[in-house]
Amino acid sequence: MQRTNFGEMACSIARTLDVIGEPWSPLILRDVWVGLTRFEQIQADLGISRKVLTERLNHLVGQGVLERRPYDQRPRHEYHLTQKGTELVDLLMVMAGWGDRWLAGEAGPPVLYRHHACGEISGVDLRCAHCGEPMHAGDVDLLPGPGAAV
Amino acid sequence: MQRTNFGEMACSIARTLDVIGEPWSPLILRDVWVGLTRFEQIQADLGISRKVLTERLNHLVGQGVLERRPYDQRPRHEYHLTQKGTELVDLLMVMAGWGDRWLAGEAGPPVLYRHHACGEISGVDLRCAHCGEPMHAGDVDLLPGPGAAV
DNA sequence: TTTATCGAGTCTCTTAAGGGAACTCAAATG
DNA sequence: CATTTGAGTTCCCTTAAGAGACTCGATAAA
Repeated sequence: MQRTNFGEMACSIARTLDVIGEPWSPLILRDVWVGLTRFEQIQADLGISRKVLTERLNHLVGQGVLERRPYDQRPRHEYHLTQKGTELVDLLMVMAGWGDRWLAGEAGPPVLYRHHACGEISGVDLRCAHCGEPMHAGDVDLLPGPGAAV
Repeated sequence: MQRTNFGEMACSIARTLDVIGEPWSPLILRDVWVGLTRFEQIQADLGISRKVLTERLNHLVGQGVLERRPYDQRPRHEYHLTQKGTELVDLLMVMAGWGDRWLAGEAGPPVLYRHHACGEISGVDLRCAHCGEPMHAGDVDLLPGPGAAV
């Protein structure tokens, strides 16, 4: 469990970790992304403690990453990705790609992604938003930005 | 703190989280990536407990993401990214991009990335490895792969 | 009207990990 | 021989995770 708050750091990675860095959270987002939107569904799929799931869902809603939508006439709701949350799925796709490459073993990837645009089974590649060329660790220089710590 | 092991799940996201899902780990990788390679440097930069840092570093070395390289004639070493670890930096860059977009506030991004190939300050975009078009949450269908659970 | 059902939490207790800070180790330096 | 140094290790306390029983409120069934 993490008791230190990263949100104060002048670092977007740390701030992002404050939103999604708790280990269950990415898996909760994955479940919502694939259509498991109700508390019991997520709880059953992940085998997570009900108390912890409640806490994580409250946190993700509080961060604006998930939203509650009522269904049924009883006080019941489902959880859905907001725009903010949908953009976090990029992270899940990169995790999946790295996991497929380094951790899948002989069995191969558990999930395949078919890209709508080309109809092919494919994975994500990180490209420069400006020129479209590959953009990985060794392709960039880091510079202080306007939001850097002083 | 996490007591459940995700490595058993037939899911590359869960397996990746078993490697890097503990909240301090991405920040440790970030520090090593930017050149803070020694125990004391990382400890001072992150303000992390020495015990926890030791545990995390051992875990990351055990997972083949970091490696120890001796320096000095004393029994001292630095931590460096392996190829496996270098490819994990993709994750940090996507986290940074999302954090810049949603969490930087008026101050703006704390760190800028200058892409070597085009010389511009830019960010990463997720593109299909096959056709090069954008590939985000809404652009893919998920299918069971060879490594899917039965 | 009363009872039962249901999904989504809440509560209690136990166990495990995080965090602080002092301490230890081993190899060099003075 | 004593000191310094960087990298852990140990101890103790606090906090959170996890298990599972329980509660709640609104509907459905009897």
